[in-house]
Amino acid sequence: MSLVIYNTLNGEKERFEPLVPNRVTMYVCGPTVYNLAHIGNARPAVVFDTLFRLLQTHFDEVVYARNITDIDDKIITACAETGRDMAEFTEEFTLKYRQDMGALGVLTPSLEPQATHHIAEMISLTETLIEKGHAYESEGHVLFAVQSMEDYGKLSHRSLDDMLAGARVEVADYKRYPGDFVLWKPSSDEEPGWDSPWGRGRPGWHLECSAMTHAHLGETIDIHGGGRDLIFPHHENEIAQSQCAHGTDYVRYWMHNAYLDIDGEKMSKSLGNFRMVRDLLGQFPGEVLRFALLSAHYRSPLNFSAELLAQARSSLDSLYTALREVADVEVDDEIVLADEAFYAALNDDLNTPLAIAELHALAKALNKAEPAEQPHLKARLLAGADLLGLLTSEPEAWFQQAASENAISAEQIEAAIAERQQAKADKDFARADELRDYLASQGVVLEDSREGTTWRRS
RNA sequence: GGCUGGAUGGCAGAGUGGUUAUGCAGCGGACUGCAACUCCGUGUACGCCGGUUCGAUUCCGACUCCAGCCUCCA
Repeated sequence: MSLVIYNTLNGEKERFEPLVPNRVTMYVCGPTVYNLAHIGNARPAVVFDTLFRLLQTHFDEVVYARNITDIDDKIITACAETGRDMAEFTEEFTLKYRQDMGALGVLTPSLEPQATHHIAEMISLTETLIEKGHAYESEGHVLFAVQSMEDYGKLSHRSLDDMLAGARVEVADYKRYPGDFVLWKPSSDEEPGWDSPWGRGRPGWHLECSAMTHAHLGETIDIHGGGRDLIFPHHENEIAQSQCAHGTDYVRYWMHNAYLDIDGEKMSKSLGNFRMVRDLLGQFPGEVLRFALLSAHYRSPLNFSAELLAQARSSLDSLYTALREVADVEVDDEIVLADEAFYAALNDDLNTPLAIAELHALAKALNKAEPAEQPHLKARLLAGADLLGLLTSEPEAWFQQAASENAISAEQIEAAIAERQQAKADKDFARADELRDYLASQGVVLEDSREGTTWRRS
């Protein structure tokens, strides 16, 4: 089965074939580490993590780089305001980013290059662009001359005229042409900087990705991903830098995820509705957040709301319920790959909502299955879920995880259940119901079966 | 204004030129001491107006509305 990917470059789904057989290179724009990750930052991380997992089922070698932007004006501003050391500051948020993504089941990428470790490559790239006539120095800045590039704008489908027509910012006077963008800019004595042929300064935002991609993955990479908003100018400018410097195609497949809204509104500072992953993790298991993020196709907008999370939780509960029933069943070792319909869904441009529907179909089949079929179905369900990074807990642990620290303890629950069993045996159903209602008020749901009573937190 | 992409049942969200998406919620039934879980059943959804067609939610065109981008925001 082949993988099909929607390529932003031409707006079409294309069959994916790596440039080098059996070896895939993928680069995704990671975080600028000046704050905690919000749920919007988590979407590309989860989406491309899922793609990373899928690619590994197709190809022997998948090199996935997700960068850390640890030099940026927002970082400089934050450090100036708080008086903190930049290296220490960015390290803290890099660490917290990794922790948050880990809690969402995001695998560690093959590489996590940091911008500040690649300053030399960035300077070298800039020199090359000047030599080839694509960049010029002006008042301590080095700028990329977009007019020097034939097909500038090909990713965002706009011409230079289009861009200028819509320009709504003052044009800096050191630019020869309004559309030119900064490769290197000067730093004041208070600002962090590195010595360069153009004086002490720091790189422009777009430069780092081109430099790090080249350093780690080569001149032409297979897949480059990120949020839609990065198409212009960031990715457009990456193309300009890399293509003009190396004379080769930069990226073969461009992939962009859509934004998510919060309760129907854009997440923005003015609305004050930023939802930090770290805060959400205090209220929901990471898997619920991941499920919610995967419940819509990555190219569709997703409305992130309390109801979405509640539905994600309920859906996961039903999948885990199916697994709990067969907790003692040994899986069929011969099943290493997911169900065909499930796999087909993922291979069609990462159709995760359809894949999740197949998961539900497998769970339903498992609920109805004869014992002889259970090992097979359980294996297929788990194999599929694994590709999505879901159903990673033991079912019993999933249902018993406490939402908060002051929740009723497992021991107290077990004691109440034991007392209820006795009451039931004595036909004292009033007392039995009283105990069940009490547990319900503590967020604990009881489920009686022939084998006894199990419980879960709701 | 320019460039992209959307508009599907109470909610979320796939997909298709004619036949069930799926999940959550709801309703009816089986099961249960009663529930919960599970299973079975249950919804005349495809923005608006034209066109093509035997037939369009699905193709084409106009319209309305929504979102993103237009120099550093995932």
